[in-house]
Amino acid sequence: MTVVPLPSRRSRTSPRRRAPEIIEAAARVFAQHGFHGATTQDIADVLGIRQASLYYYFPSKEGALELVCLQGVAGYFEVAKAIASGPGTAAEKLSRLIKSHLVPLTDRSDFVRVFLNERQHLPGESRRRIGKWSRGVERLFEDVVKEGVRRGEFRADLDTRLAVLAILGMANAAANWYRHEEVAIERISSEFARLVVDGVKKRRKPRSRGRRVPRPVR
Amino acid sequence: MTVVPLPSRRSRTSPRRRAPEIIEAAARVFAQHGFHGATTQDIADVLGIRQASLYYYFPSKEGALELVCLQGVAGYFEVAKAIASGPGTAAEKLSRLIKSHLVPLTDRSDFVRVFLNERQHLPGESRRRIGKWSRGVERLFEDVVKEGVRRGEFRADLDTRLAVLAILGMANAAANWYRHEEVAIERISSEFARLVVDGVKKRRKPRSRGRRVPRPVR
DNA sequence: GCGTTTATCTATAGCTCAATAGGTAGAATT
DNA sequence: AATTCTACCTATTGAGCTATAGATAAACGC
Repeated sequence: MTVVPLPSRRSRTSPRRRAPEIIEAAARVFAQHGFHGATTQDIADVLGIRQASLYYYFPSKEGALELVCLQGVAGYFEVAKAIASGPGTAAEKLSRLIKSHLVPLTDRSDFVRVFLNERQHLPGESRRRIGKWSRGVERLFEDVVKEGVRRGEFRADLDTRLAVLAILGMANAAANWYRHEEVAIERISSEFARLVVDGVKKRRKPRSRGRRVPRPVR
Repeated sequence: MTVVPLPSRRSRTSPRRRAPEIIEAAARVFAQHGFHGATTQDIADVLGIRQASLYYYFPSKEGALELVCLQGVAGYFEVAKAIASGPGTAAEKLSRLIKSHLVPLTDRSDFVRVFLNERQHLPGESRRRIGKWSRGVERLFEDVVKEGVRRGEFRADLDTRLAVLAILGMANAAANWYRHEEVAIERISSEFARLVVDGVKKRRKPRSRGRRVPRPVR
């Protein structure tokens, strides 16, 4: 006696048009207070609606967290993969990877921050799924770094695993300070890329034996 | 009629001998679940005592957080300051700073993690106090980096502020993965220091024009 | 105009959690 | 031996929070 309802035409026209706005509010609040420190009331306050009304848009607070986390990294993997398997030297590709890692901060920093800081509080299943994703990203970075070593472009004694963890740590940390610092993502990317590739040390001029360019005074 | 009790001899012999153990349990639980995700019951469970008994050792959950955070960084500033104003090249000092930044992970990683991840949830006053401390540490790093640039040891075009944020981001991130990765702190320190100073790129041999040492096969 | 869908609302159940009050056994001190 | 202190305990209060149930007004489609 199970009645299977035919999909009516109207059921396909998307309801919940405000959903993106609701999730964005959730992202803002989760980013600011952390998942457990935030209340659904906080989210409702941002939107100017009642707390209970949120449940029209998401099934549970944890469900909201999952939606925010997914949007935080949507599309990123494909871009990174294309870079890793694309053309260029290892140094160029690594620079591009770092840059692509930071661009989402421009338009969805709250989502990214929630992903980075709160994904650990996702319920079992989705946490594991997202952990797998993260390891995939680490892998892409490591492949490029290893390629650099193999080609003789990077130092042979480099610990590729530690190098990748260092790079990701540095890049991910940016999510937590870049709002306060007044620097464009563009700038951060290029400085970080340069830092990773060249370090802070001044390089000896490779060939010229002439006099040094005098350091500017002050 | 206010009776001022004279300090008896006994009141000077420290009570609450188990306090360090209690705070350590709090650190463990806060590190694992985050401040708001952790309950005082969780802490009591670790210790095998009743939830209410904890309040013999700390005045409130937030008070416990403050104690944990303070222990996470106790003594660090003095060490870092000594390094910054001590002898050596900027590169050497920077390496030492990075190392000293990581050593607390060996014996109090939970405290450090709580400091890094949960200090934002401290109540107003102590949060500001600790924020000041953090800026002090950033300052020490930045002074050393600037010194390196001034001396011509580091690249002149280095953005010292971004470099410091990068270094601290990389080092602090280690707190969150070093338990799972099987690497000694010693190793991480030296790799990170090398990475910051030299980058990943292979340096041209400065002077020798002879044949290259052949790369090892495989 | 009339049924249906969308997007809210009110009210509240049910639970968890921090924190307080007051008690007590045993150790330490005098 | 009497007193005080330490390190817990039991019991409970009260607040805050997620989530559900059910109602409703406005918009929408025919």
